[in-house]
Amino acid sequence: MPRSGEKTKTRILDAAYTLVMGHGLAATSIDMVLAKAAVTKGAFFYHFKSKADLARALVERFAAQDAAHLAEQLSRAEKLSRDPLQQVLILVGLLQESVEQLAEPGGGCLIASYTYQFEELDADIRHISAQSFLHWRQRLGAKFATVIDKYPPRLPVKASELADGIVSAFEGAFIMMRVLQEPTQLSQQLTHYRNYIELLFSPVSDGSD
Amino acid sequence: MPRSGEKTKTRILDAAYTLVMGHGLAATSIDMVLAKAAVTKGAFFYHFKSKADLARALVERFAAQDAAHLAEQLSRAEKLSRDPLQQVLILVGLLQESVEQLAEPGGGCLIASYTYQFEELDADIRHISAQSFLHWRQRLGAKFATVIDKYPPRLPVKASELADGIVSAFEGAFIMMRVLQEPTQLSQQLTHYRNYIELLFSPVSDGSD
DNA sequence: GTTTTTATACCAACTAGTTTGTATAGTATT
DNA sequence: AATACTATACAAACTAGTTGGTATAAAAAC
Repeated sequence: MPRSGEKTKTRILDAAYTLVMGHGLAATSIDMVLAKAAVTKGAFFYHFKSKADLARALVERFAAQDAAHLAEQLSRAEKLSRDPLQQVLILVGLLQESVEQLAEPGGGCLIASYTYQFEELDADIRHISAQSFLHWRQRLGAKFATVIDKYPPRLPVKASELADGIVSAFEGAFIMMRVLQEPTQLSQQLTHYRNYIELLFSPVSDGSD
Repeated sequence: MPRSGEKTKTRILDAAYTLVMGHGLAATSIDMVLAKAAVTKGAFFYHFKSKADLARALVERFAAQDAAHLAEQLSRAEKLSRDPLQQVLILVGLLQESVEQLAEPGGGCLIASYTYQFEELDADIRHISAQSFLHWRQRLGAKFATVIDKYPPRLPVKASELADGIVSAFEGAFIMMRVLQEPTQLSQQLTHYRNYIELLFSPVSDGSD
């Protein structure tokens, strides 16, 4: 057996990821990836049967890492408090900490980088992307359901919509960050999301103090 | 003088806009635009000196329309109430109404469609994009400054950040909308933004009722 | 325990098609 | 007579993907 091809495959994926985040998928040629990963065309087409296959592998890996990251931070938050509202607020803080490397030039969301060229992509990739977002809705939606159950929200809201809110905050922040070249946007938008949750579930002041 | 070339130029821009929103700039070839606009290559290069020039013209037109739209809705909101907080809340509602056509497949933000391929674009386009976002910050930031002045926010916030929040809500919603194919996302995210502003500036209940 | 086989991992060169952009010659409008 | 085009041809560069072959190393045969 020759040496494992996993290292080469990872090098290709890493190179492609960086390039796609900077140039977009369509403007990233296979030759650019080959140059960056320092592999030949033969090696590339041994590991990926087409450029679309590379795009699928990229988003699959991204979605998996994203889900793992959410699971990890959510589990940390659940250990830091027994109260579901506190868990959510802590989670936002943990995410804020742990994604600071994404708040640099080149940072962002691979799925978002695909969204404005969906007509170029096959149903497979669209499905993986949607599932990745729906995973957040499911995990956080369940959490918010218990929050709503325990604390009456000051305005009528749906658990799933609040869950979508954090994904939207991330995606919005990435765009702002890139357009304005302001790395602080990510932390900023998450802070306002946290503010919203806090205000929404803060007990109505009874003036008894 | 022959007939004005503006009609042809507009046809080209309209065709290019639709294609770019669906396929992305890089994946939209000039030939695709020619076919859609039903003009020849000669006509295209008569009006635009290169593909980059088309991209610049597209974003310039988009930014101008966007600014005009904000000005119009803001002016409407200012006529509907004298109170700055109410003006902002009304504005969000008016925007929600007036952008419902954007909440369809193919809807979104041209600037966002460029953001994940910024390394392909010249400084010119980046500058126009940033200015477009900064315009919202300026216009709405001023409004929020007067709101903060009049109503003490329940959490410490900056006017410019609240202004950025609505742009971020739009951009986040567009991504969600496209990925999940849920046209309701746009209206939803704007509602939550409105909720946030409302809660943030709602008077502290004094329990006197 | 050396030799042969076999599957994996990869390389260099090539092909066929697409891309942007140019050129050229002519036509219609005002 | 100038502008605003049509129609077609073409070039240089780049594109994704193919081909035929090679190196490696483990397993199988002897």
